[in-house]
This record gives sequence, structure tokens and C-alpha cells, in this order.
Amino acid sequence: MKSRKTKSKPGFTEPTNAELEILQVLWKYGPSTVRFVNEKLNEHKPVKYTSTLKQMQIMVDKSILDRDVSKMTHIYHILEEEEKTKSFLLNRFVDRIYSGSAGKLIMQLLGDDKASKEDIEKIKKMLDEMESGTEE
Amino acid sequence: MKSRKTKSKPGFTEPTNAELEILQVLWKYGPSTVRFVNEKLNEHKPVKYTSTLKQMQIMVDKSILDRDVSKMTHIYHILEEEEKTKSFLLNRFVDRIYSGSAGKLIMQLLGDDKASKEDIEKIKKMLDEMESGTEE
DNA sequence: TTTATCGTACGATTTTTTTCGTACCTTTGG
DNA sequence: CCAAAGGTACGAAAAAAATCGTACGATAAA
Repeated sequence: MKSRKTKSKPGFTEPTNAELEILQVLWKYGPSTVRFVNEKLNEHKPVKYTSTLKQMQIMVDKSILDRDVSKMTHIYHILEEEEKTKSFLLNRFVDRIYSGSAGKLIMQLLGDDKASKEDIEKIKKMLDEMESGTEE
Repeated sequence: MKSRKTKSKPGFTEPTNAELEILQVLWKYGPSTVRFVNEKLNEHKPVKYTSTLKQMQIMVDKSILDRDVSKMTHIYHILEEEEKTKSFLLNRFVDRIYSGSAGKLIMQLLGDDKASKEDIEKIKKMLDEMESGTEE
């Protein structure tokens, strides 16, 4: 009868800002200690160590992260697959800002000249493949 | 010596959630009354009229919205150009989630099969045009 | 062993965001 | 004039997020 304190996972929840910042570090560097994450965060803006610690503990509580407690210095890692989370966030964003039209978003992005030449090549290739596959 | 209460516009600020919801309504329907916006919001979730009112007043204060007060029933409209704001939000999103790589984002979007066939055509066309233009 | 260092736990406080109640105008129809 | 309907103003409370201080356990070096 596991009656832990918090809920498990009724699906995804929008991460808060602070959470997102931590996720970014973990996405980039993989499983890390609180100290490491805190240092990375501080490259951008000052945050006290205990704030980061607390935040990450909360995330464990929310089942966003898990951690290895076997050694004294805990190592935290993300539970959900990176692509899955990003995909979730992306879809949410498209819905909210572009009324669900991925096309519009892409056009804007291209218009803003945010894609490199290689990006463009890769995208074109992908589009071609898709068209032959998604025939009707 | 204009000593109004709030700051004018030091650039953009990330709209809060509630603000974004209101912006969505205004983007979709154009300048509106509080009542109208409130009704739209309530199609999705219950919010009291005064909450919406207050929120919109705050947004005026923050210079996100402005309003026509000439008649008794005020009409609110967005101050910043839609494309500008969306572009800002989009770039922020790309930075945060895709480490600034628009290409990765687009690939994900296409992979998720979120773009319609027409979208794809338009995008391809755009890419072609870009390539001829960005000759280097 | 003693002290300094590095870590976690966690309650509490602070800040930010959101929601609402209450007071009070205006307009309209009896 | 009076009441009902529909508006705005705005302080304050509630909820959500973020920040920190303090207590304390383990480790390492002197």
C-alpha cells in the first residue's frame, strides 16, 4: 500500500520556470549533482545553493527527476525521456501561440532567418521523404 | 515629471499564463470588451468577471494592452504588434528548449506529423526561395 | 579528536501571480 | 424618481512559485 506523499504521474505538467532552467542543465550535461547544476545556473544569474537543492528535491517529489542516493552526494537525473517532454512542450506552445498550426510557426521561424543553411538542407530532405511516404 | 506608477517598456517581458490566455482571445477576435474576453475564457474554464477585468487592467498598466475609454464600456486592444510578440516568444522558446537551434525544432515538429500537406508545400516553396536569395 | 568542508533536510519567508468581493458609477425602463 | 442591469475601480486575500536560513550528518585533514 504505497501511500507516498505526492501523486505519481497523471500525465505531463507544465514545468515552472525554475524547473525548466534545471531541466536545461540536465539535458545538456546529463545526470548531475546539485552543486554542478547550481554552478551552471549561476553562470546566468545568482541563486543560492539551497534554493537549487530545494527546487530539485521538489522535482523529485513531483516525479520529474529521480536521484541516486547510494553515495553521500546525490546524483539527479531526469525521469522522462527528453524527446517526449520537449515534444509535449512544443505542442503546447504551438497550440497556445499559433493556434495549433505548426506550419505558421515554421514559416515564422524561417522568416526570422533563424535556420542555418545546413538546417534548411536537412529540412528539405525530410520534407521530400515525408511527401513520398504520406501519399494521400 | 511623469511619475506614473509602473514602468513603460524596457523591452519585452514574458507574459504570465493568465495574460497569455487573454492575449489569445484578443489575437483571435481583435479589440474586445472585458465581458467578451471573459466569456471566451469561460468556454475553457470558469473565471469570474472581475478577475478578468482586473487582469486586463493590470495589462494596461504594464503597457501590454491599451483601451478606449471614450464610451462607458471600455474596449481593449493589444499594443504590440502580434507578429513581434509571437516572434519574441518563439525565439525564447527555441533558446530554452532547443538550445537556439530552430532546425531541431522544425525537425521535431515535422517528425511529430503536425504539419498539413499544404503546410509542407508552402514551407518547401519558402525554402527554395530562401536558398536562391541566401546565395553564399 | 577537533575543525573545516561539503552535503542534505526542511520549515518558513518572500515574491509573484491569480482570483474575487465590495463599493460605486451610468444607463434604461417603469 | 426608483430599481434593475451592466460597468469600472481597487484593495486584499488566496494560491503558486521561488528563495533561503538554520540544523545537522558525513568526510577529510591537521
